Amino acid sequence: MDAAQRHDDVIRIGALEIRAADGLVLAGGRALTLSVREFGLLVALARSGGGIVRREDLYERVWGGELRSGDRSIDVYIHKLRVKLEEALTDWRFIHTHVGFGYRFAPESSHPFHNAATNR
Amino acid sequence: MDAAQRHDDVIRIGALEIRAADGLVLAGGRALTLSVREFGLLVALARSGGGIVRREDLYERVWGGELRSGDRSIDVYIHKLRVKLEEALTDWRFIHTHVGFGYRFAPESSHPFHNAATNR
DNA sequence: ACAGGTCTTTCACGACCTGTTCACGGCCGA
DNA sequence: TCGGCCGTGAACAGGTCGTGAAAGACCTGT
Repeated sequence: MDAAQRHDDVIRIGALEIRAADGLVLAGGRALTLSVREFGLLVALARSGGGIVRREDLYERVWGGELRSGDRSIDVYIHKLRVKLEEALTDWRFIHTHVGFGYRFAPESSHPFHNAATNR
Repeated sequence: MDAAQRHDDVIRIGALEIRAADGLVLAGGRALTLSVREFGLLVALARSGGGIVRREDLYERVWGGELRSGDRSIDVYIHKLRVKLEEALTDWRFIHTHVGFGYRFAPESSHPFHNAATNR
């Protein structure tokens, strides 16, 4: 049960390892320090299989309830997450903005070269 | 049976050796003097495989029963454990706080360098 | 039973962390 | 150029945690 649950709840994306059950995120083996919102946002994004997640959906999954118009919480926490991911894994970008659509989570090298090999 | 149990109950993490069955903790070969609560807390943390342990779970495992809201016992004993571990093994930090999640047990050098090699 | 010490719990205060909101500015399409 | 959308820094209130000390509970030898 322990092994099975652990297996289900561990997400690996690039050099990221997310243990959803433990509230733990490892970046290159080192533990990240995330707040509850940051962690929830990361999990919601990472679970979306590289697709675009609409802001309304993100809000419902992480915050719960409906996203009120004018609420910028998501933007703020996307920013905080980006900062922490970037300082942990320099020259990798994970969160990509699709204006008018939402956010997409996928590892992409800051170096334009050799992306195809490492991305998926 | 003796050998098997001994094998199960000896935990080594960094320079720490915890003999759960004996109630003994060695730090760099030297024995620590821990109280019952301190020892229980240390064992509960050390057995969690580097994951984050929620305060509710810690309380149940060490104290038994439910953690009442407002009970600060855990905080106090985390502090006492930290003090004893630190005075035994200077420049190593074992207990890490994850605000809103709980505590994580893992050896990390106070020196930011050369961690990756020793952490796991 | 008594005295002294240790262990545990509780309290109080302050520092730090979090989540939310505001404000300003850049970018881009209509 | 205007307005919508987003990035980003900062301020604010409330919550969480670290820490020293006081107050009980417990244990041990005499």
